Amino acid sequence: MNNMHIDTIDRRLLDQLQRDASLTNQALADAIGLSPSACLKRVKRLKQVGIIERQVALLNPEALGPCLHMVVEVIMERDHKVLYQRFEKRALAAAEVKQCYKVTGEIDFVLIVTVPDMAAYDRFCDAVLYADDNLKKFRTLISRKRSKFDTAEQLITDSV
Amino acid sequence: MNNMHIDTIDRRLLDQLQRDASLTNQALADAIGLSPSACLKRVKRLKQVGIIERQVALLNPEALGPCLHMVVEVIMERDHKVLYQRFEKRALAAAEVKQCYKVTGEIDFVLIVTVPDMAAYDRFCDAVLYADDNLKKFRTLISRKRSKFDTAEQLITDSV
DNA sequence: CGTGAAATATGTATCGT
DNA sequence: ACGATACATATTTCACG
Repeated sequence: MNNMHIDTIDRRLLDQLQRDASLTNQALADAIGLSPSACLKRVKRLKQVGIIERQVALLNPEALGPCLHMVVEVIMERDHKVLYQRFEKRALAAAEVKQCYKVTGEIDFVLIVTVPDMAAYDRFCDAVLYADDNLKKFRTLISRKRSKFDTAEQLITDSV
Repeated sequence: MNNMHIDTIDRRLLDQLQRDASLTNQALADAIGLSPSACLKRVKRLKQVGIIERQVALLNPEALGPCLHMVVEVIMERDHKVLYQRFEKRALAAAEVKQCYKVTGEIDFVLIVTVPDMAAYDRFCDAVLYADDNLKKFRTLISRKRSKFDTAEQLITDSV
């Protein structure tokens, strides 16, 4: 599913699509300077090989009601793989957890958690954090403002 | 740009679109149980009022080459608004910074940074972090694995 | 909100480079 | 191997009920 050529045209397509995927195939072809059929073939290929994972609508969180972002740092008690996996599984299953990073150093996991209010965060802590008896400590950094949220990956400008 | 009615049908549309925006309007209308024209009208309205911010393709970072995620915690020296803004501006302008949270407590900013390798991270530190003379300290948590990355917002199941 | 018809877009086959 | 053209199918979009 890997090992495929991505040329400059592919890069330009990907760059466009990860910024704005609402373009029609024709408009995209036009922007890149390709015929619609060639453009479509490339986009389909990029989807098929998994370089384009999916296409989503990004919503304005604040337009949907109150919304708090938390950065949660988690330290586990014992470094046992099974216990890590147990925690990770629970975290991943929680709808409030938007992102989960397994990190090196003193901290073991960093979670990005979204809740409507503090009461909901409290319930989340009970259900996910306090529920794990191998969790030693956690620290919550409350976001006053999420000033950047960019889903676009960096596309290397060119390669030989 | 706010203050509009979002009914159950809108919620179902949003829920669908933030999971998969590759559906045609017809397929979406079908899934929700609406006529294509009514469906299109709603989606257009949701875009216009800014609830749907944009539509993007999510790429598989690893299919595009090496990719490291870092969680960077930043502590500022002095709590001056102008100095905060100066740092924030530089951070937001950096392509490596994918997310920026201004948080409460000991830490002032949390950044989610993406780079292809350690050398690139080093350059990023020079260009953004060490470049700010009001930055007191920063700590880098290196992600061994990003095990969740979900862009979908929680849609309250129902409201009166 | 639904229907139906005109305007657009997509997807495939085929040819040319 | 890749892109262009053309044509058949499917979708979007709008006026109207």
